[in-house]
Amino acid sequence: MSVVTRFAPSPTGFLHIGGARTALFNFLYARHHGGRYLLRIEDTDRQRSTAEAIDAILDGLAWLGLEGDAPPVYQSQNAARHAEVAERLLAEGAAYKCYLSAEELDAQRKAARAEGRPMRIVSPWRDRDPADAPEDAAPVLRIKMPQDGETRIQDEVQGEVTIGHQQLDDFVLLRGDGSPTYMLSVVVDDHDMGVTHVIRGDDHLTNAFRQHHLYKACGWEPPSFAHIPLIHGPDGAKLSKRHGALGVDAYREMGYLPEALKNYLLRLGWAHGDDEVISEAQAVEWFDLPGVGRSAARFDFKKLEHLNGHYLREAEDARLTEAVIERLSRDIPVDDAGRARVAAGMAGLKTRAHTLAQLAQDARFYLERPQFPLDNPKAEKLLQGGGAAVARGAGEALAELEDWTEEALEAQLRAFAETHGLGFGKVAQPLRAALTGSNASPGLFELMVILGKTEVLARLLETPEH
RNA sequence: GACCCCUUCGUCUAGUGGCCUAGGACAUCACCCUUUCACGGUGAAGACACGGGUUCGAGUCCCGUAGGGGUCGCCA
Repeated sequence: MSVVTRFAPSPTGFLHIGGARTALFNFLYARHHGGRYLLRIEDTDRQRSTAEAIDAILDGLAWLGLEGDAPPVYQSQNAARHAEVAERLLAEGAAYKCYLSAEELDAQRKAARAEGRPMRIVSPWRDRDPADAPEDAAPVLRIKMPQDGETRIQDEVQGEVTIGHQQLDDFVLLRGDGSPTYMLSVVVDDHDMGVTHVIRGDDHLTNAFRQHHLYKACGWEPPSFAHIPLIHGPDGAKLSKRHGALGVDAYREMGYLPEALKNYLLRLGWAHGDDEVISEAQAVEWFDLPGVGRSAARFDFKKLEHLNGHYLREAEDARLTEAVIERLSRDIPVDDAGRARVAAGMAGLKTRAHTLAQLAQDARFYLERPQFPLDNPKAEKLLQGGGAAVARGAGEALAELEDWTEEALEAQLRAFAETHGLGFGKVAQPLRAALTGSNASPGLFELMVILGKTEVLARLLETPEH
């Protein structure tokens, strides 16, 4: 039987980093086994689901290249089918109408907790004559779960997990208004979509037991389950808004490349020996469930950043130029000449940055002259104590230069340093500051060639006294 | 509270009873390269949570303790 996996987010917010990893694993597993990877939007909670969230999730997946092999299924559209299955269960005696009130439910839970028992609802309506039902109440439909014994599940990540049936209560299939609950919908949809492997966060582990019995009640074969550990924040606690539970769009905005984020997420909880930098093709070839770890992992921005730097260096200059111009043009005008400079300088720029945001910042000097006094205190300091004079002096020395090439520039500047009795660094750093407004930049001669003689002379000669 | 899961360097992890005086990566520190930064190179420091077993031999198997996480909705 061919593998079918699915990623099934509920559209109550953006696609967060844990969801992205779950999608990745489902995608990789399907690809590795030559199967299909599907998407399903779990929007059965009409109150909390929003169109914006759906767009955000789909956008996030598209950016990561994790779109499904078929258009997404919208769970809410299958409500009639879900109800039909529930009615069938009722007719077969595998489910019953329960008239317990909210107060009675609450009292049961309180009592269970007080007595140290599992918090399980026991409905008298399971065995009571439906004829006793109150007239005006809208009942929920509950499934009849086994009451004795235990259930064992062979989870592909967690291994063998067993739970006693005292833990499992008769959960609700259909609400008072006749709408299906999540528990019913997932099972019916997964079955209808032919899902063979359910790979999801391990916060769903206990649901697997409920769903297992629902499959059985329906007369269907349960899929195999794989519950992957959750991602924690840097402090080991649950991921919060503050440190990582951001939408993938936030990572995009911070300047991470999708391939870097995927590589990072892949290594979080999964390993293939000592391999760290893994291409998508290799990931497809190597990924499998036995390689997934069982413990939660903390999110580490430093490592993501390192990986991002790697992929930045590997990326095509044209792609990077495009991204940088897009960012820069948000607040400064970019003309064709400026764009050409950024493109020409990209090779020298990209080896130094770790995110697109940094890359854009580093490329800024190709588009606008430094504003004095400089924001960068280290650069400002380089121009003090004679630095500015060195820059102007070098500007004058360069005015004569005909051959505006890296070689000629270097020869001229080294000669300049020598005649002034200065180490080359004492000349290069003030020039760097005057030309780029920073103490760190691509190679001096390289950027001088790209900036062009006119611009270089202008910046050097106009360096104000410090 | 009940139940389930987890526990190797600061972090992500390799490790499936002897190959482990525990390997790699990020981060840290030092040095090298060098016009700066980044890259790269070399090296250093750094972990099997604890306690019992099983075994000729345990990071690897079993039990317990501690710590962490998850779940207990007419949410998903």
